[in-house]
Amino acid sequence: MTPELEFHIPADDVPERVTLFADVILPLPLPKLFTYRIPLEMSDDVLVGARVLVQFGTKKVLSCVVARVHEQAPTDYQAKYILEVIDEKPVVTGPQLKLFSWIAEYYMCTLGEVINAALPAALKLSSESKIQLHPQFSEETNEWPLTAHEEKILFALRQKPHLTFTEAGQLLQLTSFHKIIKSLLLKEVIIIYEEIAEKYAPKVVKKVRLAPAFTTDEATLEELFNQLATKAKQLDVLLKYVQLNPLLQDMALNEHGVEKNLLTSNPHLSLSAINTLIKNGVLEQFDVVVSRFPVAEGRGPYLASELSPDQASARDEVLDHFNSKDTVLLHGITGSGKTEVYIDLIQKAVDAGGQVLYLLPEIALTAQIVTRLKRVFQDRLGVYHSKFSDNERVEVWNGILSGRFQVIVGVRSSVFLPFHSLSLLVVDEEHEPSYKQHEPAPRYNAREVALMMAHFHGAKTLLGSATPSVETYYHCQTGRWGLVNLHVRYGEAVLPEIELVDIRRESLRKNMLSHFSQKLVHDMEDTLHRKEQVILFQNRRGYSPFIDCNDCAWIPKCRNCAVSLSYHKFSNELRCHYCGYHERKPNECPACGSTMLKTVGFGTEKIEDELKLLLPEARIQRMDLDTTKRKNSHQQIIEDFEQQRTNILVGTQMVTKGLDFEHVSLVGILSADSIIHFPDYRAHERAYQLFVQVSGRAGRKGKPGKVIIQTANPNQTIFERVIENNYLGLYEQEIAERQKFRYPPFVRIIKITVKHPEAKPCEAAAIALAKDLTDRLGRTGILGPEPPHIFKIRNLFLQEVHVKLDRDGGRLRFSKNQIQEAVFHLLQSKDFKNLRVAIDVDPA
DNA sequence: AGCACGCCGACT
DNA sequence: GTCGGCGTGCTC
Repeated sequence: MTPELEFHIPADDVPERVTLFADVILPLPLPKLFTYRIPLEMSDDVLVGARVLVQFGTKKVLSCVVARVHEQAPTDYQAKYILEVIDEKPVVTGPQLKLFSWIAEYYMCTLGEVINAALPAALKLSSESKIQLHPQFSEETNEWPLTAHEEKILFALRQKPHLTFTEAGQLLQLTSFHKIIKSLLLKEVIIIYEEIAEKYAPKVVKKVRLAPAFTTDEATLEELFNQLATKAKQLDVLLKYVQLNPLLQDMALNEHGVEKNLLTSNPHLSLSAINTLIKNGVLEQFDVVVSRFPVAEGRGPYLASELSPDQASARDEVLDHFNSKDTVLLHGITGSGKTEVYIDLIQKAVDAGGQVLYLLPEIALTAQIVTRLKRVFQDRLGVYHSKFSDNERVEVWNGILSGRFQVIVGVRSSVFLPFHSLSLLVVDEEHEPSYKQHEPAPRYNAREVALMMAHFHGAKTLLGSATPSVETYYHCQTGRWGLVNLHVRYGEAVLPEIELVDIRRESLRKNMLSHFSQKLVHDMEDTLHRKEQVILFQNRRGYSPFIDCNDCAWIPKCRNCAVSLSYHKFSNELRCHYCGYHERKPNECPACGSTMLKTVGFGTEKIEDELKLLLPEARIQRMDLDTTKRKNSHQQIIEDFEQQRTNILVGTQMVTKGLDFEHVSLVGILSADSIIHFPDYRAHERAYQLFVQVSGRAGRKGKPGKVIIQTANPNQTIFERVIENNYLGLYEQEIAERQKFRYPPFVRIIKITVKHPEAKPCEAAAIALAKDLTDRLGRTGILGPEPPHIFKIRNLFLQEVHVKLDRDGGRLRFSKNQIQEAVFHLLQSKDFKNLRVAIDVDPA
């Protein structure tokens, strides 16, 4: 026996005492990972996907996510130690890390930016500098004279154990309080330390229960009641308590207690009696951490949805396609009941033990749809909405990690949630432009991210739309994705009748009442007489997009952006829709003093206003960004309309999605033209989608609906397509043009926006960039630079360079690298300072 | 993104 | 003469 063998100890039993290192993702726009040293005692605790605390730079302490653990000590710098392990278990899953890397690479941003967008704010910890009294400081021994400002800080620190820098700044009302802090530090009056505030706060409920001594047996309890026989008020409280919590049946129930609220808010009980009972130790108070998404009481059996024969066969076709394809498009007209098909498929996935993500555009995620899903999936359903508080987000996040939520219905950002075993993704309204995030990075499209998630999880994706995007339909046509049609309206509902009104002709005939054709007004009156409802769509908020002076043609412009200011009558303000700048509407023209300032064009607010005059009996509600800012206002407006407390709903895009109103029989599109002539290669596709979506609001549940489209030019093929419900016609035309003029899906577009506070350098930088890109990638496919339609936003001039890349061929990675290098060089260049560059892959 | 180090105008 | 402006560059 050789000594080696004799003394051999299996490696599993005694871990090697090698120093481990962790590459971490900091939530910052930095292009690389940072390597920290793992203290030996933490060797077993630092897990990939968990958060750790590190010092970054000279003082800041931040939480970051571990991406990799390894043994390679960095050679060219000294790694700092990880300070603390925050999570015992990963908060970011393996598939998520893969996905985040893909997003960073595909959308040309940093992993830090992805993590930053992905994690709820409460999971991102960072330290704040605070000051407190120096432990050795005392007034007597202090030998330094203090200034008035310094005394002020000292005084504050005697009231409060510590101050944040901001608090100190506010206290002194000085912009430069730093020097005072410095001086106090030098005089050893204070010390500075970094504190990391816990941001997530669990929801705590105050409860009360009987002190355990009284609940040993029924006799003890009875004795207590006897003792309190003369204290009527206290007895009332106890009787209520045992009524709410039936101890007499089971003493063990006492431990759970009842919510203190249930007693204190009861008008028949005396608050002081409750407090006396607590004070005397009869009742004890305790805190319980509860979920912000309480489990529904009495969870019943799952409610199976009933599919119509058409829906059932669509479902079967989808499943059939899934045998050979990962992605299927369900092309179903409005009202065909796509949701039922989704629910059925989600149900199947859930029964098989998989997780499901159901994506919806923001405005389509309404209480209507959540209620419907809750009925089926009950407490296994999690909702992820942008109006959720950060604490709620953390609970959804953790609920997925823990397995509590199996189905998530959510908006764009729910693609970042920590799924570990997705088996199905549903992207409803897949054509929706709002799936694309514009600002800030990562400028991702949730539909594309969903497809990649499916890839990493080995899951299937179901896309759904009544008006699929041209790209998606193309992939179905080439056979890459499956296509299932559902073109029968569910129930007796029939497609609405669509009528065009030529507003130019009507105007000549003096048949227009401001922005309303007589036809539209008559039909609205009819509809209201029949006790039915109207939806009016106008794709512009505010009262008018601008005002102008009748005498000198002066138009108020935003001081920060290259746009005219919109007039908002309610607040009597001129507002910029791009930067938020606003001012009072002047009564006279600042240029010539004329009082003849008139509004030009019209938005939802003006429509609402004029409607009040035209139909004084009608109850009108407006739904746009301005009326839905408060958390529940959106819901309230929908509810009022649903309950027929309002008759006419005037709104922007918001009125077009996901709302089923039973009594709407007339839909009016006030001006179709601005939508059709939008300067974008997708304008026709978008216009078609919008018209079909709006029209879909009319005539559900057996009532034939009517749609009136007002236009200055009714002889456009797009209207024919809408009226005939001819999606294929639109698709054929669009795809041919996309091929001819090299647009997606035949090429990929990357938009590079150069921003600079001055016009000239902005242009010069953009020209330099375009030149560099041409040198690197060749002449074809580099377009611009040219200023965008709105060439200045928030005091930054803009120039755009578009790069078109062939979709086939493996040059994508190479081209992106070249772009990244070109941009990097531009930003390094000494010729251009104050430059900012934004890269947008697949711009919407 | 912070934050520190580094070079030019208005103040004790 | 200093204080302090914010322009550049680094952070494991």
